[in-house]
Amino acid sequence: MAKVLIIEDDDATAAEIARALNQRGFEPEHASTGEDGLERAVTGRFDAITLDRMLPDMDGLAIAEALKARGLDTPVLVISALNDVDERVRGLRAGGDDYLTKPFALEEMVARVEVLIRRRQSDSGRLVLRYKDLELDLVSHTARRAGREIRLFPKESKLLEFFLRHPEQVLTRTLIFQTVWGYGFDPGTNLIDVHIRGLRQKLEAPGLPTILHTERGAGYRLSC
Amino acid sequence: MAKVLIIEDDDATAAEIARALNQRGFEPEHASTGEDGLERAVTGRFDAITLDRMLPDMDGLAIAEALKARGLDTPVLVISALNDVDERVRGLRAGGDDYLTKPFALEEMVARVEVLIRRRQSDSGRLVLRYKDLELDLVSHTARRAGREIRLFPKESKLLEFFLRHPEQVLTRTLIFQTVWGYGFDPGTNLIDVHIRGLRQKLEAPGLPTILHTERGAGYRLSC
DNA sequence: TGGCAGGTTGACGATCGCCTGACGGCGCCC
DNA sequence: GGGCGCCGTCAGGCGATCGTCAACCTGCCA
Repeated sequence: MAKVLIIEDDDATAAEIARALNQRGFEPEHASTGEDGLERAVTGRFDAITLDRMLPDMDGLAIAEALKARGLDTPVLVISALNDVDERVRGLRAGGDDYLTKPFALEEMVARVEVLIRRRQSDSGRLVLRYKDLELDLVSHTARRAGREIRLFPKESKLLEFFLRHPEQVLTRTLIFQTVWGYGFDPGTNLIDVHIRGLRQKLEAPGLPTILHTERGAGYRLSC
Repeated sequence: MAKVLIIEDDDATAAEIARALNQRGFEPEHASTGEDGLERAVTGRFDAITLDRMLPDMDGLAIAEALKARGLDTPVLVISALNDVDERVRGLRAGGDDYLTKPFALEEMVARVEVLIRRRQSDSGRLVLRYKDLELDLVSHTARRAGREIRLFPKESKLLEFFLRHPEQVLTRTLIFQTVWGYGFDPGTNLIDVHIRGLRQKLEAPGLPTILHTERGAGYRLSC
């Protein structure tokens, strides 16, 4: 059952949204202030968020930005009374995944939430990830590079999975820790370094270009 | 550079869309029939597709459905003159990832395409600051000026970040020290000067205007 | 035109972040 | 209960990055 967080200060509107989502089988939850919403979005593992643009305590877009900045990729549907093209563009650029203007039809809102969730699930439901000459089978923990089959440990597989889902992007240690290990970064350990090394030893081979790059002071990056 | 397929029978509309996408750095390609569009979408490795709902040879939604049925997960922006809620819901349920109604503002169209691509690459954690032709990615410590990519040291990145957050403003050494180094100004050192020099060497290039200015006796300023 | 204050430059040593190899612990399977 | 596979920790080493210094340049003022 997919969980949806509704960040909306008007209780009547929130109740309507919640009811519509409920009818289509979602599990809605309501936060009535921006602060509460942000807090819960970070801790609560939601599948999607509907976000009112105008909140009494903070700007909705600031919430969207804060979420993206923390590496959360929960999709956000921004709901707003502001209907200018400029406003809509701003909303989307700020990190919103979709933008709907008030007044809106509940059914369209639900359809858009469904799209956001569908897209993410289809993305994460894939069992084989690919990048250039590298591929990874998430079930068997087997990678393949330039035709050669490579057996990975579960942790290595999870780590490589994260890189393959964010190719050509610098991933910070903090982010890696949160995603692969599930807790915050402990600067007193070199856990990540060691596992990176493991991966490198298995993935790199003479004649092939380096694929796991160190970005000194920033993190690691999968590319080329 | 991200490739976008435009499936649209009206050449004038297609040209407008293509131009707008081009301006934002996308690589648009145009298919003027449904059949051609489907064919190219399957073979062409696009990052996103804009799809006209009404095509002479087939229904746009049939294309969206066909794509999803074949396991293609290229995101689709459905563009249509039909503005009913029911139509919009149908468009989204059929496999569209977003729905835009004609007439539409080009800028909003581009913003929505950007969202679709951003989401798929899910480069969610990216934080980018911009000023004129200069931009800085705070995560990867990478700057870009006039298209050229520039790798920065962490300290350089932090310093440039400060300037980008206060553009066209004179920043005193004291202020810079407090923000970038986190402690009070030590007049016995020329630390800042040295790092400014580093930044200048990387950011300035023959033919481009100077962007980091010395304000003698006052500090430094980012402008023009 | 010479002195001075402030800014720029290049060189160099210190420091920090990252890599590496080895080791001990834990859980699972035989 | 012993062996093995996988994981996390640690200490040593190395090179990239940073901070310091001294010499040099530049613009302003007398």
